[in-house]
Amino acid sequence: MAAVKFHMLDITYKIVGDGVVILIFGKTDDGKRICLMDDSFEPYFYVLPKKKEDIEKLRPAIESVKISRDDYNFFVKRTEVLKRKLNGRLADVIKVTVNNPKAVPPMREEIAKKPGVQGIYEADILFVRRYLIDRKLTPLTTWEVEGEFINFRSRVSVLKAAKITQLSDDVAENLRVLAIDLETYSATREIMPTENPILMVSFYGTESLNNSKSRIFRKVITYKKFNTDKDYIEFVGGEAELIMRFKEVIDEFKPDVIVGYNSDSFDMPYLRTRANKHRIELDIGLDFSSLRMSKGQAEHAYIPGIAHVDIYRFIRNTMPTMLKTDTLDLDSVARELLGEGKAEADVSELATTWDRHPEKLEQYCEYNLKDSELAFGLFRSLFLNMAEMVKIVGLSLFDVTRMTFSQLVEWFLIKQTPLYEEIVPNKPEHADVKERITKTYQGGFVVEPKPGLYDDIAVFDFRSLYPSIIASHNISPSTLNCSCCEDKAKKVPLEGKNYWFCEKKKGFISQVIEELITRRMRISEIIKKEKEENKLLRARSQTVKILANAFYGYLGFYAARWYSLESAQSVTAWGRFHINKVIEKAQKEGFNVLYGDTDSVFLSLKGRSQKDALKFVEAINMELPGVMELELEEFYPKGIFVSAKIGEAGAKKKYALLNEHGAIKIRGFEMVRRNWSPIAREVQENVISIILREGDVEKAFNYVRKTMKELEQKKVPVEKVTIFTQIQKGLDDYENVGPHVAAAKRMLAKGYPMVAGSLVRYIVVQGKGKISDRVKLPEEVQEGEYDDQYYINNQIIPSVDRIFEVLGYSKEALLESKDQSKLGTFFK
DNA sequence: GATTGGCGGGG
DNA sequence: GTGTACGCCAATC
Repeated sequence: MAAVKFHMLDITYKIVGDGVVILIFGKTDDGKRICLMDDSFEPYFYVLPKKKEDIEKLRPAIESVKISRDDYNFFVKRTEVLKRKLNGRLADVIKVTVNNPKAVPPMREEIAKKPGVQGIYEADILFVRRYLIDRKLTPLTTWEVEGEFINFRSRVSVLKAAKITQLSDDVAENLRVLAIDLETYSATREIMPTENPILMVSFYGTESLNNSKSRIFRKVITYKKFNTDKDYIEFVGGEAELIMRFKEVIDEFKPDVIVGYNSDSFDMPYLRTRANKHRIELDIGLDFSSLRMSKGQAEHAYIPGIAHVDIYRFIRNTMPTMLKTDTLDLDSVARELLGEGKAEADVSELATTWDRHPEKLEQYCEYNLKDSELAFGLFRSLFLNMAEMVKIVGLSLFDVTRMTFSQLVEWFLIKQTPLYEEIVPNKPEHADVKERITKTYQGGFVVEPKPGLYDDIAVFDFRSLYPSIIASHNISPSTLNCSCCEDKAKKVPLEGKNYWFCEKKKGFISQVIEELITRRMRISEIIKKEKEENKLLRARSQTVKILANAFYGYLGFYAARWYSLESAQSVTAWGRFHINKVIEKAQKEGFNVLYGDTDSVFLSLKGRSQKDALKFVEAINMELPGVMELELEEFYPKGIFVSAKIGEAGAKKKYALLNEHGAIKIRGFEMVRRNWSPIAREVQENVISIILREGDVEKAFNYVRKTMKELEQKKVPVEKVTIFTQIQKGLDDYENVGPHVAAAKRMLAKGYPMVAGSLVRYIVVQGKGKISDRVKLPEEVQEGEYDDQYYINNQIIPSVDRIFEVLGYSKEALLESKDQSKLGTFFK
């Protein structure tokens, strides 16, 4: 018998004969990669009978179900009767254990048809997740494993586990992490993996993540020869050889984690497409299986045995509100989190350089390597946060880094259910989702932004508002309007509704969130006591807080298993009650409340110091009950507020703030993106910058006026009015012919292949009729051949009109200003 | 006014 | 893989 300390990195399963084995890949405390094999876990689900008396009739009927499908024999191994809680009520349920995870969906259908069956539960809990939850095993942390090494096809030794126990909370220290990045041939902005080869691949990694002295591994593989003294550049014979070397490097480096930036939807699928083209198997999985692309709405690239982390996905899912940057491209994110951006190189010139000036390729190799280095850096700087999320939610690094907040909350709740003997509610039926999606309810309290340009703004955040409300008012689907407290319970301050929550028994959700809150309080206590900064505890505290904050949104999320409109309504009702108190106090203190939304308040300091603002927060916090806390987010020397929907109630936030370091934080202006013309993007960026950095509204106005005039005089180059859009499906599948579809049809007529993913470039030209009747391709237009009025009215004006509107210039003013003679009246 | 379709990241 | 992405916005119907 061997006994090892083990850290899990990935988990999967394999069908063996009529049964199933769990395969757990990871590494031992002394750095060896191994695989645990566990054949002692079986798939199961629950059947809820209509009547308790039906149970003994139902059991034999269920036990006799047998299904044969795709060479598999599916059968029921046994049934048991258990007591479980469903929506707060105790019920007798039948636990049905089957032989194969793939048996569950057909079994579910078959058994649901039987008379006496009320419902089937937990038949959609993925097998490996079920394993981790039931065995109380946490990925990445330290397990103790006893067993014997066996022969089993795998790149690493396989230990047949006789006993696995959770030993401690300590995360693996010595991870081998390898970041990768591709550069590909692309003469246009279009990305076409079937047409264009990979030109380079870079690697940046370490043999031990926590050891700063550990050797750094750097490599760029490419296949066009040029003179260089960079020893990390390796030349191969062509693309096929590049892919073969890619596989070898992975095999030799033996990474525990592979990192990329947007690698789920770019690098990995690109590699796979190119490998297919060369008939190369991308069998880098530790069980010798291939890179697997799973396709839902979002693609995931899964490598059995290795934790592939797409760091962009993690950031996008869990961090955008915490970041100052509004765009999540690698350069912006790395600048903010690592303090350095991408290397200098014009990637749109790579294809030309490759074809005509290979001697200049070295800078592209440096650029390529830098991208890997940044992805690696982001992984290193966020690993604590990811690991904490893994520890709380209890699923693999791969899963956790790809989940949205609603999914994280849901799986966190699912993990708690065995402790409370709760049954996991089913996902809503399609019809329920459709109905729920239409339901709206009153949200947070909003003080309409007072549009304008302001100096010295202090922003306060009420971050723990909703979690503390859920805990202290016992808000849960199961405690809503209980029969035991109807007369005595405190009523939710919500006009027209008579809601209350049980004051005798804790609800599942409120109890779970209360434990999260107290856990965070304990962590905060320790942090306060310790003199030195404890990064681990800070990450833990932050992660708990983020998760707790997501509970409210989850309760009102249409696809949630524990959806409860009434609960969500009650949370916001109590929230409005509390924020109103803060606003009243701020006004009493003499601050100018510029804007408030749900859990945040923007105060203008004019005439008062930052110290006064800090004192104000302190005073508020003294009076707040329990865990509730108001925090200072940041001071901003300058900011502009725009109401997105002028005159309407519930205006959405739209503002740009300049912080003390000169960085601009923009919220709500993100509409000007790819499918807008470059000229519109450029104008919006420059206008915001001139107004905030130079404080010169007139200059910004003149700049826009000048640009519109240039448009009218046809001086703007065609590429700046060319709109890029991607075709998402076959042209015949479009019901509506939008401008991009019209352009695509023109391209098709000219013999360009137009499939899902094809990029369309078009220019709107003058003429009559719908916009889609007036699109032309870049090759069809002369310089200056564009509809200046379209670009002025549909591109330039919408990108800046709100900004000018709040500064006293109406849309009409912008338009009229084209007439020189009237200009004088706008500047007094 | 309601519905449809594209966007993000990546070269 | 016992599978669930999301929220915003313009153009068209």
